[in-house]
Amino acid sequence: MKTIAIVEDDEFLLEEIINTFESRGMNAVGVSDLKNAVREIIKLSPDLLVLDLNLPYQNGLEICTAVKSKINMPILILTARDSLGDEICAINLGADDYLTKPCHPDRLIARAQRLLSTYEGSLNLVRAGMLTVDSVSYKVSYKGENMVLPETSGKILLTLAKAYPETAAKEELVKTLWGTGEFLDPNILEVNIARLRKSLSEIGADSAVITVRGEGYKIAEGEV
Amino acid sequence: MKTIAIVEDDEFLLEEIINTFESRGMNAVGVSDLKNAVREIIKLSPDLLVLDLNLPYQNGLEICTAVKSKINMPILILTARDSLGDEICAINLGADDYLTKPCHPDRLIARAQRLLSTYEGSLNLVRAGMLTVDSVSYKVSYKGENMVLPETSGKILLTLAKAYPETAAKEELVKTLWGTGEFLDPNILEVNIARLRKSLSEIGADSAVITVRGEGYKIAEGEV
DNA sequence: AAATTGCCTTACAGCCAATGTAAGTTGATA
DNA sequence: TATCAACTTACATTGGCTGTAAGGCAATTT
Repeated sequence: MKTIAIVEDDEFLLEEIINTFESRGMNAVGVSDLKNAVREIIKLSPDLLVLDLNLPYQNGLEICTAVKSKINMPILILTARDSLGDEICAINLGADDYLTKPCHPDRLIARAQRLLSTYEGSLNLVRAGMLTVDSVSYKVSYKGENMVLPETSGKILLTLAKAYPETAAKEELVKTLWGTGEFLDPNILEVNIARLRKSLSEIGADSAVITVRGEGYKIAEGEV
Repeated sequence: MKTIAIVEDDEFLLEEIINTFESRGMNAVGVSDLKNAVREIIKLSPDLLVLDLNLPYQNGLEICTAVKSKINMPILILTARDSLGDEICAINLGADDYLTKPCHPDRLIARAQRLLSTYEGSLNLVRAGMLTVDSVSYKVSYKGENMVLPETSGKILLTLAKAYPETAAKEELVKTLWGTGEFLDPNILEVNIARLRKSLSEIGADSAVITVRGEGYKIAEGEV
């Protein structure tokens, strides 16, 4: 069953929204600890997040940005702030839809279900710079071009993508890929980085993996 | 560069929308032949479709349904019909967003770009029944579970998915997979169907491939 | 009920992509 | 220029994928 998390400080409205979802057979959970909303959301890992903007302690847009940078999850903004500026801002920050209160339950449900079905199958995408990596199939997308990486290359790229925009340390990479690298060829990582780059060159993304001398590797920054 | 197709019978408004997109560096094309809109859209294969509802010859919702059943493409409804019923209907038919005219260009652009980026990486998904198949990586999704199929199994499932909800004939499958099957083991398809089913059983979807005795195979129907 | 046809199951051997190891080369830094 | 980190190329091994083959099961027909 799909789980929907709701961040809303008005308790009556929260109850109403939860009922709306539950009456349609979905599992709705209110995020209670508004001070640590992001942590609670990550912990819940719902299939959809419904988010108010006017919140105590923290702005809804901040939560939106923080959540999106960690997990690829659809976010539906539901707010009383009917301003075009807010809407565009929210959407550019990664929100997937923007509805204004009061909102008819049927509309909310329809929009929510659309998001759920759109995200189906793309739930395990990790975005980093201009790359998109699927953590299950190791499919990489770059400027509309796709390819599937072999397992080792895929795991490396995934580790780099999760560390993005930071640099992934060499030891961390070796540890993630091969466990405690006691009896391993010290060259193993470099060889496989080269293989990854060679694969990525097929879709023109070979300069996406950057060497940070003495530290490790990272993915090139750049907006999509 | 991203291509956006626009279906709109009001020529002035069409021009305005095209300008809105082109001034942001996108490639916008008006669909001129409203009688054969669907065929023209399929031929164009744009990255996004902007669709009016009130059209001569054909209802916008019909176009929406027809296009979605053929290609996985984001569709943005832009209409003067400000009715909740229409909106919910459109969204349930597969539309990804619903905006009412008049619409501020910035809002249109923001929504369009959001859809483009959401669909990035999931462009090659083919839906069939309760299954979703990625035509590049052969990743299958079923009830939130995923797995990656080997090439032969993947190609078979993809052929079945494209034929959905029809039955794919045995000869067609053999031809698609192995070309003219002159010197082939006549058993080859059955063995690989069995392998496909065995793989799918890992995610509980083994009954998704149905045998049609004397004809071929099809994917089980069923809403998501 | 027996026969026939179509589909399924299991086993096996060949093949190829992917991988770890190794050794030699290039390039940056001090 | 010396040194070390990173890159390149080559090679042998391995394991999963694949087509072939043969026997069994089930549905349809006579």
